[in-house]
Amino acid sequence: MAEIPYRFDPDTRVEKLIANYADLDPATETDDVVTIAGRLMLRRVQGKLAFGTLDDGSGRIQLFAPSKTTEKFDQFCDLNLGDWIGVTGIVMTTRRGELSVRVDSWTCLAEARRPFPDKWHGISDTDTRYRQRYVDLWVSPEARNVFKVRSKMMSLTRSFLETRGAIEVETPIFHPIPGGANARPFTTHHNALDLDLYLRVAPELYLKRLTVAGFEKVFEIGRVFRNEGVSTRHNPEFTMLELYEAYADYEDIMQLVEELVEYLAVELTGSTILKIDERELDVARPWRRATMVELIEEAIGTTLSLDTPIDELRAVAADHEVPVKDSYGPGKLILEIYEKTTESLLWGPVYVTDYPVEVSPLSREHRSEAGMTERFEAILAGRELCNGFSELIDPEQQRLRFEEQAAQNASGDDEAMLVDEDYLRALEYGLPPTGGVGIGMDRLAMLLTGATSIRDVVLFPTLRPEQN
RNA sequence: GCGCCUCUAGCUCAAUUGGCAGAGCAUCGGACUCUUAAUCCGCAGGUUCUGGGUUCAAGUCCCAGGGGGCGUACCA
Repeated sequence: MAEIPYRFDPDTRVEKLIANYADLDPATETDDVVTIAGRLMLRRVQGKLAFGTLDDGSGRIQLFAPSKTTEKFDQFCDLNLGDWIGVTGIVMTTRRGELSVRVDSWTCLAEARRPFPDKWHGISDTDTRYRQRYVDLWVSPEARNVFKVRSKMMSLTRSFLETRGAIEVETPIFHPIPGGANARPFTTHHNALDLDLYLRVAPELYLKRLTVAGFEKVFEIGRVFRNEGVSTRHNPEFTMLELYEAYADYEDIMQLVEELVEYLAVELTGSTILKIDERELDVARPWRRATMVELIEEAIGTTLSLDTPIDELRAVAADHEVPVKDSYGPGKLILEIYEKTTESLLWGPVYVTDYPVEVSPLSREHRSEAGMTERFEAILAGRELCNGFSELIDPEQQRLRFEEQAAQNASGDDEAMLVDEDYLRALEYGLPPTGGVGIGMDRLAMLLTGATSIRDVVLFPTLRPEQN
């Protein structure tokens, strides 16, 4: 094999050639010499004339290689599918009008030493697609496009928030006390400090410390880790956007989120109407807002409230085959009934509001509904996208909520939170009225790309190690 | 966790009732100056996921295990 150079200088991209030479007549040779580099995807050798298809990541273009003008013609014909090459030559069209680059000179940039997937079918085995993403991305432009959209989604989200005066921060991933969400954490250990640490399940409590510190609008986009099952909607590590805004309440945050999602949809797909599973989802503002008990009533025809006698709530749960525990209070019963009977029927977009205090340990009590909090979740395409609320700012109430959580944790609920004394100390210095939200960015990427599995929007999803 | 489905050549897939494991693409050799999933001729390519069992005979049937998918549960 020829020497592989240490660097190479392509001077254009395939997508540019396609755009710039769209109107070239058939059988035209321009005087424009270009250099491109990429991967050989197809090859058609016909004796003294060869054709190839080069993919440079921005698009595919035909290579036209006559033995008369192409240097190292025999070696060119011996290239394998998957080899990387750099090509210099004129831009032209064939007699049939196909835009091509004539291969005047070329350089091998990498050999593909492994056999490659079927050039027509690609890889259909999902296991191989996820384990060898480098192959998947190479052979299937659709997969590559998903991650380009995801990348743009992230940068547009950052600029959207920065334009509104928010600053991006990075808070610890190692937490001495897991908190900010009801989830089982991963554990690890720091040897020098001889300290057990938890990988964060949410950045929430650190971000609110920063609001105490005077950062009025902060956000973090980062990985969080939850030690739970995997599914088409769950990966053990996933990317969360959390945002906190001083002086705002949950209404303000709902407006911000729907604005963001509408903006991303228009920027990335050109429309507010997304296609998911053959169905349409119109994310145009404003989204419907409805309380949890209203939605339960729509779904099962029964009106519930925190004042409903607990025996009645248990009876409703039993009628709908909702599994309950004796320890559940009215709030938890209502949440369970909602999740089992109502949530799966929702398509959205809809903001489900007013969650019971009992199941919302970090949310501020509702200003007018006793026993409820000012909390919302958005349901889009039948999936939860985000969770936000007017933040609980009172340190004494927060201590009571933490203690309830800790009691549940002690009695075996390993998803319940613990008392975080430092967070309480921060609240004692004064947290102003604040609204906040956490958005599952992987699920947002799914909506924007129409992906039906989270693994299609995560480059290297968590899998069992391969057996050899 | 539980339930259902699935695993055959590098890739995509066949193989009737239990009866000699095959094709296309890719690779390798040959022909070919406008093809574009190029075409044509030829060679090679296999622990049918693994281990047991039934049978004269197992890719096929049974049991156990492994990988993967989907559903369910938990969550975002």
